[in-house]
Amino acid sequence: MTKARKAILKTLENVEEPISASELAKRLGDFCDPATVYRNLHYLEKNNLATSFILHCSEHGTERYYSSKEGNEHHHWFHCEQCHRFIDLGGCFYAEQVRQFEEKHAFTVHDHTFYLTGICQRCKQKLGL
Amino acid sequence: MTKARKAILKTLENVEEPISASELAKRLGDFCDPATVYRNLHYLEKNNLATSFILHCSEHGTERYYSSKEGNEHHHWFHCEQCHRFIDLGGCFYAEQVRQFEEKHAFTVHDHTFYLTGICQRCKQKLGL
DNA sequence: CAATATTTGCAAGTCATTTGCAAATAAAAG
DNA sequence: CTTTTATTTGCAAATGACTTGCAAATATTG
Ligand SMILES: [Mn+2]
Ligand SMILES: [Mn+2]
Ligand SMILES: [Zn+2]
Ligand SMILES: [Zn+2]
Repeated sequence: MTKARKAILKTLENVEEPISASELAKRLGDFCDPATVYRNLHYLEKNNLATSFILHCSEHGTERYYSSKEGNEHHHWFHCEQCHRFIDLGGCFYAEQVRQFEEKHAFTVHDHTFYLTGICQRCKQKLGL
Repeated sequence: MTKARKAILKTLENVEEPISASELAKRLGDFCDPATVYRNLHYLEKNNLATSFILHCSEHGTERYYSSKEGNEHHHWFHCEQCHRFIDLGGCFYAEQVRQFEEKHAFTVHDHTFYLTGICQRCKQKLGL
């Protein structure tokens, strides 16, 4: 494992929320090239050390967000459109529902995406909502 | 309502699956400029005549997919990574769950995204799976 | 029909992400 | 440890969906 790859994985592990590839590249700064960040994120995801999903937010546009993958769990998230933080909704709660859809429609599901967007409690208060 | 806008809306209404902006532009061909398609899709969505979601597929990349909006309903979809068709999973079944998350975390949800990706029945057969 | 507001085409930009390639580094072999 | 081979990296250029400025064209208003 190269030093760039180790640094990227460690950064993912130290962050408690999904982080976008571009933000990750920014944090690594001169440590390695953005292209290296992108390539290694692909590597980590293919090797089950990270997961990702794409999310669009009006301020940051459409980006892919990554989390390190501990075990086989993945979580679902709420994204605040104001402060751009994520709130963990907990481990995946869709396994059974997905299975039912597979049965009903006879397709095979490889992946599912679920997330919420809105305004978090803190931002509501700040804005007096 | 301009003729470009009418044509775009009619195309959306005649299509039974979500359609990407670029595919829509391709279908309209010389009828209007791609920029006009993008601008009108924004217009239609802002005026509650269409809805959209972004989805990544390895073959077509990350794109926004649009559907015409009849009433206030929105549907969730399965996307086949092989034939790139969508299968309707039915009207939204998350209203209650979203409400519970709002209560639990005290945030306000503006939108939610849910979709499945995988291989449809027909493609499984074709591939002998 | 004239005056005003909105929309369009076109060309140029934006921005996350990808890619070709030669140099640098890591892993395997001896 | 040194050589050989395989993988990874930086850099610069490309990609592709989407956006935007602007002047001409079309729609709406009165
Ligand atoms: Mn954001
Ligand atoms: Mn597709
Ligand atoms: Zn917030
Ligand atoms: Zn299929």
